[in-house]
Amino acid sequence: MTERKDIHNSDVPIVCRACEARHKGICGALSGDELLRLSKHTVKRTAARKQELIHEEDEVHTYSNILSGAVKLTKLMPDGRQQIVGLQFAPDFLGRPFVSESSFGAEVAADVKLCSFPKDVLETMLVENPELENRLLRQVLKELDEARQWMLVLGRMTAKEKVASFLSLIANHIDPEHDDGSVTFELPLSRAEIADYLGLTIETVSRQFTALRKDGIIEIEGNRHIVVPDREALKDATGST
Amino acid sequence: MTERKDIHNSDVPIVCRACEARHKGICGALSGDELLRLSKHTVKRTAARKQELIHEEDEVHTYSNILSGAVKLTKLMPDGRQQIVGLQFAPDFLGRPFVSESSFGAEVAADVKLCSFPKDVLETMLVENPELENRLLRQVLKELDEARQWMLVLGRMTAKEKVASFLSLIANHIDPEHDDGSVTFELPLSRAEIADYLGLTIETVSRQFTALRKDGIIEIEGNRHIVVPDREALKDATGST
DNA sequence: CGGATGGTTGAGTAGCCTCAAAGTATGTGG
DNA sequence: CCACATACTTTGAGGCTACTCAACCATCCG
Repeated sequence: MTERKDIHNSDVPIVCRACEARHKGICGALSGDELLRLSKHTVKRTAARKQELIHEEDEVHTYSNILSGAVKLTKLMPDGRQQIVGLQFAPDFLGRPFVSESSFGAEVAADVKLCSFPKDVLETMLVENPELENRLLRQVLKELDEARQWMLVLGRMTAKEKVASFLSLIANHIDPEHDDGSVTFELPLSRAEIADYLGLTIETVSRQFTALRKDGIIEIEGNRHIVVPDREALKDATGST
Repeated sequence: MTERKDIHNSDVPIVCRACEARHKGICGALSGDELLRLSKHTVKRTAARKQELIHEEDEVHTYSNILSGAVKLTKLMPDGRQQIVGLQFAPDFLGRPFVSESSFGAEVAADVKLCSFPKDVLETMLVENPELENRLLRQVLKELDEARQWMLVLGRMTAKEKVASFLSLIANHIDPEHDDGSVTFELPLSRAEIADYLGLTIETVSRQFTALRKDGIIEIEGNRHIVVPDREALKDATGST
């Protein structure tokens, strides 16, 4: 077995060099040879905001690594009600192993770069390379933790706490290091999307944004640009730990 | 590598014979030798309703297989608000690999039999046996699907649809084969627990039970005993697909 | 028989939703 | 580069769903 830590750049396919998925994503489990094998079937592409990547209940035959941007996972009810059930960023893995029919839709939230490859190629490598499977398991466990945390948000929080939780989530993603002090970021979602993520309406989300602004917990510049002067204060506003 | 399908009962430790986890649970990935090794560290035990198995944020050093009964996974807010974030039955695996501090509590919902073993023993076997890791991955993916489905329930459904979804969930668990016709079952949760699962109050849950009864969608006998004459009608009441 | 536990029902209220309108970015073609 | 159309956001008024508080009922158990 190849020592993954000792891969020289010369062993790594050109397309894979400087790819975040090789460091923090699932490709970190692959040797130079394996990367080369996978890269032969790989397609890099970009997709713009609002583009649909996966239609709910459709058959999917490719997986992707997200190289940049953000993707939202959605569920739709017959009458049009929608719920966002996940938000993914680089270097997350996009796809549902072992099942071809997707149980959710996927839509670009903030312009993405994707690295896509056929389902069967990855699944073959999954059998051959246990460390790849381990990486995948860890990512899925992380997603499960996040999903459960969000169940608490959806089930038990007030509108204001929900919005604060969402802002806290984004702040954590932008700067996972410190959880106090100030942060500034651009929201990757529109008000309508935030509403679908939080199980609220657009109007309620908007009202809670203004409420948090009036409380001095956030500053808003031009809809999408948010300043959080004190992350502790924001965290307090979530009511959670 | 041992052919798992060809294990004779004589190779299987006595404690593992007739264990559901060996067929549908993660132990199905283990050879006779591996089962023997694991069973040396194994403790079987029972736990009664309301007993706390894991306290949120405590360190956990064991995993368990659920052999019978039901366990609820809970999250608590500082002010006492509670959300059930998962419901597990035999032969599910209980525990969060790779992390020792639990991000949720676990409490017995319906009297359980558990087969517990130390975290490190299983994690060693996980490295040695890729098929074990694969089983675990599949279970975690299943839980993730369920969690996301529940996010739709929590975020976008009315109280009545939520209760119908819960009853549908239990009906599916009792009889996964047919999804039409009639089913009868005992509820594994009290009204208070159902409320915590659905993000509602006890009173609202109770009212929706009576509403569904008056609609002829369910019959209720003595609080916990439920008859569903037509599962299609129940499914319709969930508003979902 | 009295208390404890769990469930139902009722009355009133609060929080979020609906509907409506006006305000503000964003983008396009002339 | 401006004028205009479009998409997105905010704000307001009123209504409905689910919550709160309270009383009552059923069952179980010492």
